Amino acid sequence: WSLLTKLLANALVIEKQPVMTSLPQRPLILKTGVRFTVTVRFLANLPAFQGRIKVKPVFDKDVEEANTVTGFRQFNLDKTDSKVLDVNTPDEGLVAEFDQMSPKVKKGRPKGYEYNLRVTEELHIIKFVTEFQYAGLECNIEASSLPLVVICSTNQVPSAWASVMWSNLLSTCKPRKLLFFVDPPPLTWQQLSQVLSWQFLSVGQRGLDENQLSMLRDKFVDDPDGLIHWSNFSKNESAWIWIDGILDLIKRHLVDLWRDGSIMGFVSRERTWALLQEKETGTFLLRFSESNKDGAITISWVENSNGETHVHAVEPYTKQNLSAISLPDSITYYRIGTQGNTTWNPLLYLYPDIPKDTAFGRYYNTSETLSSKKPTNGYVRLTLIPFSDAPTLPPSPPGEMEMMEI
Amino acid sequence: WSLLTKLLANALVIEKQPVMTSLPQRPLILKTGVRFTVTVRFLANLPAFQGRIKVKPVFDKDVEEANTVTGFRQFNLDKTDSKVLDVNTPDEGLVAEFDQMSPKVKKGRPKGYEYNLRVTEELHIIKFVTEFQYAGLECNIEASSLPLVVICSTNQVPSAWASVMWSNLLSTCKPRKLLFFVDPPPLTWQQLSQVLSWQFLSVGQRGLDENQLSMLRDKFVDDPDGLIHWSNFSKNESAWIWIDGILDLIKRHLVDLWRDGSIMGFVSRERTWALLQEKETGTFLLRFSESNKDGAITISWVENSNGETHVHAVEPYTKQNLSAISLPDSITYYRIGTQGNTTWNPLLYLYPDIPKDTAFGRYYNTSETLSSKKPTNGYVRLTLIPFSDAPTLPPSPPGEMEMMEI
DNA sequence: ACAGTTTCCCGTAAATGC
DNA sequence: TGCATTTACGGGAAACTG
Repeated sequence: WSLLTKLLANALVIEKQPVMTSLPQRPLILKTGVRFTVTVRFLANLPAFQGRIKVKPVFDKDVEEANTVTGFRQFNLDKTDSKVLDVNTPDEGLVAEFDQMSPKVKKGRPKGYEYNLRVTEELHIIKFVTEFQYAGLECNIEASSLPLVVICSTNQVPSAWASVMWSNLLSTCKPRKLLFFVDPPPLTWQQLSQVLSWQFLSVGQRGLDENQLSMLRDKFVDDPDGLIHWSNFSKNESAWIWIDGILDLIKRHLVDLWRDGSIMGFVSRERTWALLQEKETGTFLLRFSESNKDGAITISWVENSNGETHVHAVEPYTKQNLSAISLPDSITYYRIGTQGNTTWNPLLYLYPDIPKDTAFGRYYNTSETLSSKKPTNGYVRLTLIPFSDAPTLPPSPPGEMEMMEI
Repeated sequence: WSLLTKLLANALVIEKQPVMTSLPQRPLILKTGVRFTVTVRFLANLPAFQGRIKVKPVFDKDVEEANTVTGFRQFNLDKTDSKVLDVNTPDEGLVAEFDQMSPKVKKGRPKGYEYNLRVTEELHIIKFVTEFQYAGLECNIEASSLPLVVICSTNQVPSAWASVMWSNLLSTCKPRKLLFFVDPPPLTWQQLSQVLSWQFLSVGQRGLDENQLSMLRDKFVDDPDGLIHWSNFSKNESAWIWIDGILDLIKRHLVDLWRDGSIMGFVSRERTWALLQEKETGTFLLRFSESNKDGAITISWVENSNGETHVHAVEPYTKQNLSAISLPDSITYYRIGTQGNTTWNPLLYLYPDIPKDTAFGRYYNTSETLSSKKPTNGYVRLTLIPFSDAPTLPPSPPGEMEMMEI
């Protein structure tokens, strides 16, 4: 019997960690007033347990230590205390899905030792508590969620996700300390690059290659030992915030191109220059702007004329720009020219030598705004053409350029 | 003394009708969960009253008749019942501003005689109630707001505003009936055109002229007597909804041009054709799309070539389009051309004969997206050029056209 | 099935707190 | 004063509900 109780002690597990249904890519971030879902499973699926086990979620149970001592915010689970579910689902096994809970701040933040943590560095947990009798035995079974972060505005998502990633990578030790961020250990580049690549995989269905990672390494590692410190990673204008803007840009506008591998993305200006310089006129590549912190992408191309080699780049496209015109459309319609004269499209080959239509053809004219293919019943159809004044003189022999007059 | 009581009975007035601060152009529309403001003034500003008068707002007081009988929704004033203000403000007079109230539905809509009114046809009122003694007299003074409409989503604003306009125009009779929309009287075109013009005046700082109104008359009046009936005005795809989309378009993107009178706007296709036909090649005018119910504007221009006259119109610009490129920029950058050949801008004179730069010059290059004038530090600046394939052959003698090659 | 109505929640802006 | 955090609420879409 005592063996049984021991077994049962670990019988309750969390099958799906707390996650906002509206933010499935980023579990363990909860927003006040926004519902989230947790699924709990009881492993010992004996008929005798059917309908006899009640599970109750509790926010930060037994951690008054962390809350009151450090002055963490405290929360209730709104719309939940009443809703204690029976653990039995028709499909298979003893499962309960809690899906109407939302965190709600208890007003009056307790004062205590302040560690100067930001709210996105406060780790919280949700425990699921069970009490039932079996064969005369009192069983108190608990399961605890992974440490999670509670925010109150979506502008906190990037920092919150940084915390979740960091703490999940490093707190493999059993008693996960909710004060983890009082003194968070550093990460090796090996660990961080892994996680970053996963982010791109999950958002854009393609991870980061060696070249991209090596460029990123320089952005993240500032320590001779090759370690990344939380204080740098999480600070206001950190490389992570920059990366997160790019992830968002990809998610909204560039999934196709990123998945196809058409976006080199992480290349320094210098390396861009070096790569393009030895290529044919009209070779271009796509790289993320390093200065724009909201995520932006630019097209760099090479041009050889009169024995000189120039590498140019267009003003980076932001999310706003890309909702007006898609990147493939931009590439196919792009024109440069001199005032009142011949214009041409300087973009011919995606680096190293892929004809642009091969790489982007299938995505042309799918913009949502103007230049879509919908019927216009009597109206003259409009296309938005990105245009620049030619940064240099037109190539002497037009060559394969499609010349055209505007 | 009884004279005094009579005087005092009307001493409480509503100085500013209920209005959401976020929607000042549309008073008397309240949204559940959104705060609104009401200002109340006590006219008899005697020193003896200072600080002794308490005013309390009550939703739908004494109108159980309307609520329970017809099954109107019932509301409380959230965050207010506790907050009964004293009527005394330093500035001048006895004034109280209630600004933290928000309507909140009482759940369980009472069943009763259903008149099949929509929620935006339910009229409600807020009463401000005072009880105080003066010189031994019990004074019960009340002031009542104009009838208002409560919505729960911004997608109900257009219909709600239709109700507010209609009921304020017609219920000049004293006991304003909250069941007004059970059998709302019709409006004369005279009355409606007045109100419509006011809408444009308040949103775009310019009313409607005779020509515009005469075009609108045909859209609204479908009755031989020249009356407009509520059932037509308020139905789902009514002319009002169309107009409201245009008001929104003006508010967001076209205030300048509308104020300047550069937008003819309400002209039928036929009349556009007639007007332009006898004008010089390159004359254009701006008119609102009659088919797009979200508000859209198109440019129509005339072209005489080879003895034939053509009037063309570009695909209408929607709100989305106009956030990518402003209308003035569109006009100055617009190009039409034949595949791989010369292009030109067919827009020269705003009807009747104003050179386009005179009308729009001061608004060029103020788009928020691309083609702005901000510095680009090293990047090649981008401009979005709206382009169309030429609907007809290029004009034989280029004339004053600015020719240019793309 | 469906239309009117409400809820949900992101994203931005503004307000608040410290 | 500036930064961190929270609130506000439009807008679009999903969910609800008769």
